Amino acid sequence: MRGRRARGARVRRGGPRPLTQPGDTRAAIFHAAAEAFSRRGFDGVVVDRIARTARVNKAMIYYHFTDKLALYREIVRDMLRHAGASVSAIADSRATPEAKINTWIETFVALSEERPYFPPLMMREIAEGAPHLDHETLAMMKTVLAAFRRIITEGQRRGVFRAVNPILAYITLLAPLMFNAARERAASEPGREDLPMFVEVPHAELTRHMQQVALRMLRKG
Amino acid sequence: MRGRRARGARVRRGGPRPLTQPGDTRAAIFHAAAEAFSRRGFDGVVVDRIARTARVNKAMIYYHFTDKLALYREIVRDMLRHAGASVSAIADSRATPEAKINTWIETFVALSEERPYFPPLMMREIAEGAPHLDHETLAMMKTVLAAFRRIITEGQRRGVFRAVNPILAYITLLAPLMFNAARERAASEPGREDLPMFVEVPHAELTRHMQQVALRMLRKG
DNA sequence: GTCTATAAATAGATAGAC
DNA sequence: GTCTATCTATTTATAGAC
Repeated sequence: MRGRRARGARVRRGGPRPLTQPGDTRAAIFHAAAEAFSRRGFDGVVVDRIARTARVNKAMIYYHFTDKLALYREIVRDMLRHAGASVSAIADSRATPEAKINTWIETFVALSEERPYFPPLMMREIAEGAPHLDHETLAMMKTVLAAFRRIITEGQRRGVFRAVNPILAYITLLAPLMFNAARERAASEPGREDLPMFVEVPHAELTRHMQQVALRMLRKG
Repeated sequence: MRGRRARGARVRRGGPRPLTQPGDTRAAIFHAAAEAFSRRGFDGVVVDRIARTARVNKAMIYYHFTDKLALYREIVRDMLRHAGASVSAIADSRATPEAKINTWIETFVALSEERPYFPPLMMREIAEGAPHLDHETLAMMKTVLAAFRRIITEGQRRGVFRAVNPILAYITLLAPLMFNAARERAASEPGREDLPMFVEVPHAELTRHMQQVALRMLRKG
């Protein structure tokens, strides 16, 4: 705290500025943009509004992120980096395949709590065939799927999982988790509270449910 | 055929017009708009482009549908009317709860084939809290969910389904089905063919998989 | 019902001072 | 790094002739 204060307190001639520390502007833009893109989609967001929400001058967005699309991609990449690392660690751990699936689900829920803006954003991106993502970002998506696939294949090789299409298994678990995270965010919008489609479900209950679904789907018999 | 030709062939002074039959313009707009909204989202679509795709004058869109938002809502309502009728018929039929679930899944796949533009569109709408839907349309969503719920409740009352949160059960089946339909459409976009996330799965395989998941999720034991 | 032309508003992006 | 002012293109929507 002392250190940040010291940097921020550096006074320039001309008056008592700035109110923010170095790096804060960039972070504020990132956060405001992630929220906005999550709620309205790439085309639904106007750059002016990101600036206002972040309490930052619009020109700073272009200074820090080149343009709207680059900003959007930076947000997706940040999340995929994070998710890729977590999921790979699970796949490559020493746990049993069943335990890995359980942890995979818990990790998804935890990541969604850390970055609640991400599930709706990714859902939309997939719904439209990822038109805003570049090759590098798509490669990161591949990594995440590949890690899941390793878990399924391992379980099948060991004879504890039955034969399922790994892509279908992936979708069967990923889609409801994303869907629910998106629903939950949507529930916070005004006028949505009383709609059954948008009622909230406790995360512990969601996690338990999806773990049951997963193992019932995968286990033999 | 004769009748349509006769109407369309009615000649106005001034030249050999029109090339289209009454009602065709409206239908062309509807179809082009559904496709466009599905692929790019409400904000991602420009009205000019709908007109060009439909080979219709832009002003006709405003003549036939008031404005962009009303056009969008008309598309969603058309689908929900359709889905609501189908799902209610299943729920109120004489089949066993298990058979109803199986039929529910088959029906979803069939409806997605009839109106492939719908799943991505609805996915996005839910992801952002249905900001483009009015009260009436949201009520139609409620009807669809309520019908599903009746099936689950009936199964539980008869002792063949275990205790599950109906909303979670709904999401667990609906989300992967929507997700897959969306994926499939996205797969047809250029540059997406080789991505594992966008590989196609035959509908029969999808149906069978989801039916297994459903019954494994719902059955006791 | 259909067309052309255009109004009116809004969007993304940048120049240039500080 | 930050700000003001503004440019340019696009976008929704309509007026009015036919």
